[in-house]
Amino acid sequence: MSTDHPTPTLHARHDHAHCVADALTRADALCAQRGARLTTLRRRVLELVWSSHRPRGAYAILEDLSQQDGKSTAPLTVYRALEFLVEQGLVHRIESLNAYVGCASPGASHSGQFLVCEGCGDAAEIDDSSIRTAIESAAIARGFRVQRPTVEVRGVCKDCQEKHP
Amino acid sequence: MSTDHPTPTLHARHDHAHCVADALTRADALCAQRGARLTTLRRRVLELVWSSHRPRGAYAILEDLSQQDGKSTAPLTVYRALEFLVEQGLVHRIESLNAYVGCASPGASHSGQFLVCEGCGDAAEIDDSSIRTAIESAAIARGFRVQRPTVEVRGVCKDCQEKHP
DNA sequence: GTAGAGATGTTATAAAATAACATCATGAGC
DNA sequence: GCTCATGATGTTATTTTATAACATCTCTAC
Ligand SMILES: [Zn+2]
Ligand SMILES: [Zn+2]
Ligand SMILES: [Zn+2]
Ligand SMILES: [Zn+2]
Repeated sequence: MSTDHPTPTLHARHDHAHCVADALTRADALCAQRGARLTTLRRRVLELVWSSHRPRGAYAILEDLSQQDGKSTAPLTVYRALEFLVEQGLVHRIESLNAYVGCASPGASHSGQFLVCEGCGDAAEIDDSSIRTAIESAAIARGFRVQRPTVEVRGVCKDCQEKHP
Repeated sequence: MSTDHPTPTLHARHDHAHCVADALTRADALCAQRGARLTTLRRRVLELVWSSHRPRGAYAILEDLSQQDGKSTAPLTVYRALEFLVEQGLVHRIESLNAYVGCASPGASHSGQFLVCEGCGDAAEIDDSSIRTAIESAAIARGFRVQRPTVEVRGVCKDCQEKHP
């Protein structure tokens, strides 16, 4: 029995509840420290983004939210919460998927580099200084001032390679 | 007098007609060589994508097309042409803009790296081996098999920096 | 408590992309 | 030339993603 995207396999079998709890705790701390308001709604959206390591679309989150509450929510509600979360660096938008994923290390410097698996759908965030440096150098060489580098690498993760050799 | 995105400034003042002619010639040659059918429609869409160095949205191209012909064209027509052009490596899709831009060196190896200027909107395609290598190494280190790296760097180009210092 | 700012609700609409099916054009083989 | 298979385009409808405009609520500072 298998579906297209079975279970998250970022690191095969891990305590994901811990990922979520940890993310929420750090978010609480960061926002408190910054005086940013992590409201109930925003916190809930953050939790839903973190429901797996697969980037989720705004409308998927919307559905979750509506389902949980019974009452239906408007898209804008979700988009606004996501906007806040992205601004605070708690969530990243994966441009090539029109989807959002929890940030692995909020607070730290962020260039946003992702390995996105075509098999399981997981997006692993990395922060590779060689990539950052290489991009910066290439830009400087052309007189280009970097503001926001986007790196999204499609491919197949280790686990998925082993499953389909 | 100035608009948001005045004229392409990829390399300030250049013979852009030459860029276009060149791109079309190379496209003709490549497709002939591959037995791919660069039909009138596809060729026209390619020309419209090349109308500047700014990535253009599918619907913008659609408008151009409809306007030129008088008769209105369906979105799908444009999307199908773009799909073909992307498959042939003649055009790149800029994920973070939902837009398309002509490829600077079709036929050659393609990792698709872009410096996208927030000022003039131009997207300069680069093919930097350090970036390619850094991504590949980072992926390998994690057992990840790279299929399609996406690099889209937002920032400000040289010309735009000089204009707004 | 009252104002003001920021957050959320509500309704409508825009922008981007695809699905399903019909028709047309092209080129290989006869 | 004609026929047929394949691929390209036309047509209509729909889905998915994102934003605009304006009303209401809520928290906080004073
Ligand atoms: Zn986890
Ligand atoms: Zn995988
Ligand atoms: Zn040019
Ligand atoms: Zn510029």
